[in-house]
Amino acid sequence: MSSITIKDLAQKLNLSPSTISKALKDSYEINAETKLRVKEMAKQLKYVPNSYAAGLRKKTSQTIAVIVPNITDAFFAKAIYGIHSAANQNNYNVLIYISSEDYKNEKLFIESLGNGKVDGIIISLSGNNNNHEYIRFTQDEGLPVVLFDCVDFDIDTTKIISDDYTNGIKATEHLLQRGCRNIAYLGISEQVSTDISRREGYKFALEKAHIAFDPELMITYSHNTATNISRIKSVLQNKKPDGLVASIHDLAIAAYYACNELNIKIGQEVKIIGFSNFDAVDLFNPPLTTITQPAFNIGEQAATILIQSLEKKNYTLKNEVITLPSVLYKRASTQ
Amino acid sequence: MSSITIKDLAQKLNLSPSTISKALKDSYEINAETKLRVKEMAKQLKYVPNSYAAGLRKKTSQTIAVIVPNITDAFFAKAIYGIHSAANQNNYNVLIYISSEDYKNEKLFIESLGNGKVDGIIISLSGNNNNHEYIRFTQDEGLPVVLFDCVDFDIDTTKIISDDYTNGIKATEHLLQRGCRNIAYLGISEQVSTDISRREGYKFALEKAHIAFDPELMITYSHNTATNISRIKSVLQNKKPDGLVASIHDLAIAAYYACNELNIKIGQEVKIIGFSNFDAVDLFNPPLTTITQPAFNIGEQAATILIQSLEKKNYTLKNEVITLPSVLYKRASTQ
DNA sequence: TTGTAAGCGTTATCAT
DNA sequence: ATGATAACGCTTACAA
Repeated sequence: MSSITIKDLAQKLNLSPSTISKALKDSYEINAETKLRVKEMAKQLKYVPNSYAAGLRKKTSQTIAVIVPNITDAFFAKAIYGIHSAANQNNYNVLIYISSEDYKNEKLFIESLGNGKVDGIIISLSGNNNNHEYIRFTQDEGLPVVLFDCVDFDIDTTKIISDDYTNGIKATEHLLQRGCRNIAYLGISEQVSTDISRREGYKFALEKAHIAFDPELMITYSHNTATNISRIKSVLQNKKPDGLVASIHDLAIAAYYACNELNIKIGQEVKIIGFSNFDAVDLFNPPLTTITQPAFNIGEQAATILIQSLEKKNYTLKNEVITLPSVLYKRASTQ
Repeated sequence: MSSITIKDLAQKLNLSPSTISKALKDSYEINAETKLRVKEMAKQLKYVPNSYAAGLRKKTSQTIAVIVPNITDAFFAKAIYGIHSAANQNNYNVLIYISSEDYKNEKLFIESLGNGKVDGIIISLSGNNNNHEYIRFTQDEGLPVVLFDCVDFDIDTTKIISDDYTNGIKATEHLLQRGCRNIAYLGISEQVSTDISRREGYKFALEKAHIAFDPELMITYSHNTATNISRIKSVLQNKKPDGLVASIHDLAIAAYYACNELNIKIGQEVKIIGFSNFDAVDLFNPPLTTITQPAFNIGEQAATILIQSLEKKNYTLKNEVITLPSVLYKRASTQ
C-alpha cells in the first residue's frame, strides 16, 4: 500500500496534518501558496487519500451498490455501463452484486450494505418474491434506494423504468397488424413488474381487437433453456399460435430454437417479436423484430438521480416513476 | 444508516466493546454462552459491522477491483460473473471499473485504488498502449494485480488467459480444411496480447500450409462499427478472400454486415470463424462458427487466485500463465 | 474469561 | 492562516 499519509506530507512540509487536509480540499482558510506546495508534494509522493479513514470520519463512502438479477443479458450489461458512466463522472465507485435472479441473494447483499459501506443502492429486483420488506428496512435505516427496470411500485422511491405497458400494447398490436390472431405471450414471472405491465398491455391490445384472452397461450420462463424450449414447443404444437411476444431476450432465443426444431417458418407461419437489447439480432435467421429499451440511459439516469440525492443534503428521493421510451425495430421475424 | 455499533451492543449486554468484537469473531478467548448472547443481540438489533472502521484498523477492505475494457461484450460480462461468483463465495466485494478500451481511464482507476481502497486488482488491459509502468508501480506499492485475457506478459504476476496462439492456429486450420486459401484476419490491435497470439497462430497455420502471408489481408478494429464494416468491405472487394478469421465478436458481426451488403454468401463464397462468447450465434444466418473461451471460468479463476494470495500471508502471486482451453464450435458459416 | 486503552488516517471544531 | 485535539468504529496488545 502506498502508505503516504497526510501526516507524512505534514512532516515533509513542516505543516500540521489539518492544514494539509484543508489545503488538499481547497479550503478558503488556506493560503494559496501553501495549497500549491501541499498539492505538489502530494503529487510528487503520489499521495492517495485513505478512503476508509475519510469514510469513517465523514460517514460517506463515495460508493454506490448496484444489484442486478444477472449481468449477461445485454440489457443489464448496458445498464451497468450507464451506471458506471454516471458514477465515474461524479467520482463515485460502483460495487456490483449479481443476485442470479434469487431474492435471497438480493436480501443478503442488501443486508450487508448497512453501516456506511455504500451511500446508496441501485437495484433491479430479482422477481422471485413479492415481499420487499428488506428494502424498506434499508430505506428506514437511511440508505437511499433507487429502483430500475424490475421494480416494486409500492416501494416509496424513484423508479426508472421503460414504458412496459405501452410496449406490451405496441408489441401485440404490431403482430395484430401483421395479421396474427392467435398470439402467445412468453413471460418472465408474475412477480416481475416489467412482465406484469407488458402482459397487461398484451391483454389490452387483444381486448381492443376483440380477441379473447386464452391463458393457455401464456408461457412462463424457467432458468433452464431446454425447459423453455420444450414449453414453447408444446404450446406451438397444441395451440398453433401465429404470433409470439417474448418478454425477454432469452425467451425470444428459445422461441427460435423451438420453431427451428419443429420446422416452423419464423416470419411466415409464426411471427416473433422480442424485448431485447442485443445488437446482433439483425443477423438472426430471420432478423428478430424487437422492442429495445434504452438500457444505458436507464442506468445512467438511475445513478445520476441517486447521486444527486446524495449530494444535496436533506434531499430525499421523490416517490415517482420515470419512464424512458423504448423503440420498436421492425425486422423480418414479423414480416 | 443502521448506526448500531459494537459499543451499543456492549452497553445493552453490560460487556466491553472488545468482548463484543471478539465474540462476534468467535474468538477462543470468549465464553461460549457469552458468544451466544452477543450474537443473538447482534442479530436482534441488526448490527452490521462498519467496514470502514474495520478496514482502517486492519488495513484490509475485503474488496477487489475489476477493470475491464468493456462490459457489453459477452466475454467480459461472463468473466465478471465468474469473478463475482468467486468473490462472493469468499466474502469479498467487487468494485467495477470500465476503461472503455482506453488505458488513460485504466490508469486513472488504478491510481485511485491505492491506500487500502481495495485489497487487489483484476484487470484485462485496454490495449491501446504498451507502457504499463502504472501497473508495476501499483504492484510495488504492495497491491497485488492479476491479469486476465488481455495481458502483458512482461508484468510479473499470475495471468489467466485462453490458449490464444493455439486458437489462432485452430481457427485458421479449420478454414484451410474447409478449402479456404485466401484468408483475411480481422484483428483488434497490435498491442493486445490476445490478438498478437491469435495473429501469430494464424501466420503459423498459413506457413504450415505453404501459403504466403499477405499483410493486405489484415484488418484492424475501430471503435466505430461503420468503419469496421467499410474496412472489411474494401478488403472483400479488393482481395477477394475466401475466409475470414474475426478475433472478436464485434468484428464477426461487422463481417456479416459487410458480406450482406455486398451480397456475398457467407459459408459458400466466404467462410467466417469468429472468437465469440455470445450464445445466440447459433441463430445467425448462417450460424457462426466460433472459438469460444471459457469466460466464466477465466474470471472465476482470476478471482480465486487473487483471493487465495490475499488470505495467505507472505504469499505472492506466482509469475505464471494459466491457460484455459477454448472450444471450437463448427457451424454453417464455415460449412 | 473479560476489560482497558491505544491507534488506524482523516476531518471538524476550536484555539492560536 | 495555521495548529492542536478529539472523534469516527473497530481491533488488538496488554492488563486484570
